[in-house]
Amino acid sequence: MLKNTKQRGAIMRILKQNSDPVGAEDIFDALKDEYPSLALSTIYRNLERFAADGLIKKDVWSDGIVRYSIAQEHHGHYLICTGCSAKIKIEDCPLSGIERGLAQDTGYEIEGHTLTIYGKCPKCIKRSRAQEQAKKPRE
Amino acid sequence: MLKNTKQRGAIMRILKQNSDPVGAEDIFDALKDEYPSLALSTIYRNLERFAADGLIKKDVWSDGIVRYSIAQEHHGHYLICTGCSAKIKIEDCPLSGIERGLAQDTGYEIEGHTLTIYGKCPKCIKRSRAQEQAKKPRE
DNA sequence: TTGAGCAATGAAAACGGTTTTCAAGCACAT
DNA sequence: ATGTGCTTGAAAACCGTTTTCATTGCTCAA
Repeated sequence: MLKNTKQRGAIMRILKQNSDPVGAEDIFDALKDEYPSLALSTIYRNLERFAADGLIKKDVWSDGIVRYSIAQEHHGHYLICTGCSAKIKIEDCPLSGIERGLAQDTGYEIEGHTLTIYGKCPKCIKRSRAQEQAKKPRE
Repeated sequence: MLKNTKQRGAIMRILKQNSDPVGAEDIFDALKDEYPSLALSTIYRNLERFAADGLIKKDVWSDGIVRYSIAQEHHGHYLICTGCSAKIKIEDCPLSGIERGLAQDTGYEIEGHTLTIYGKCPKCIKRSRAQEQAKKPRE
């Protein structure tokens, strides 16, 4: 089950090209020159299917947009600046050990997790400091 | 700034009553008897405002719904069953240590994080096993 | 190789949570 | 008390995502 169509191949190709998670719209943009008639709904359908089959991993980011990435890829977490959205990939995932214990305690079969850390990058820290100074006299 | 209206008080009250994160709709349901004319847009507006002011914390869950919880509350993470959505609160957050190191390495000012672990609860494990057995002969 | 069956696709409409608009209402400083 | 402008309620707009439905085109059996 899962017919081999050129749309599916193309969607998978984009996913493989990007090590970062991509959203449906990203894939649409990446493919609209090559496949002008490709429908957004086809992308959504296939992404969901891929994820259900365990081929890719599904994440909802705090902007509300669903993004996907190749599953077997050593999964990555991100430190995202709440000011300018700059992203830094967190290399070591500290959760593997925790998940094992959790499985024992709860009887759950752990399938995965999402972890994103938010903060302000140095540039945005500086900018928000400056803005606060400017505002102070009025507050 | 931030006028003291009864709507704002009521929304805050609901947030305080719930230790778990709540969505706008949850709050709407909780208040619609007491304030029949309360508009959903008012709730959305105030939640966003509270979060911007740091009074509450904003989370996007993997179902795409935005939920909020009182900020100073010892924050909680969840183990959610991908089958039936049963939730178990994870009591110890293993990330405080990691965040400190991350701040040093990146220069970021860490503001918070989201962590949710997904898996299958014992009941759903059993059910999905049964379904697979039933399907096998045909595959 | 051909045709039947059915999964996959494209286009458009529907959906649902969230945001915006706008006129009316109300809190707060004066 | 009064005016200013922040807040609200109601409705419409938004936008990412899902669904619908007719059509296309894989796949497999003959």
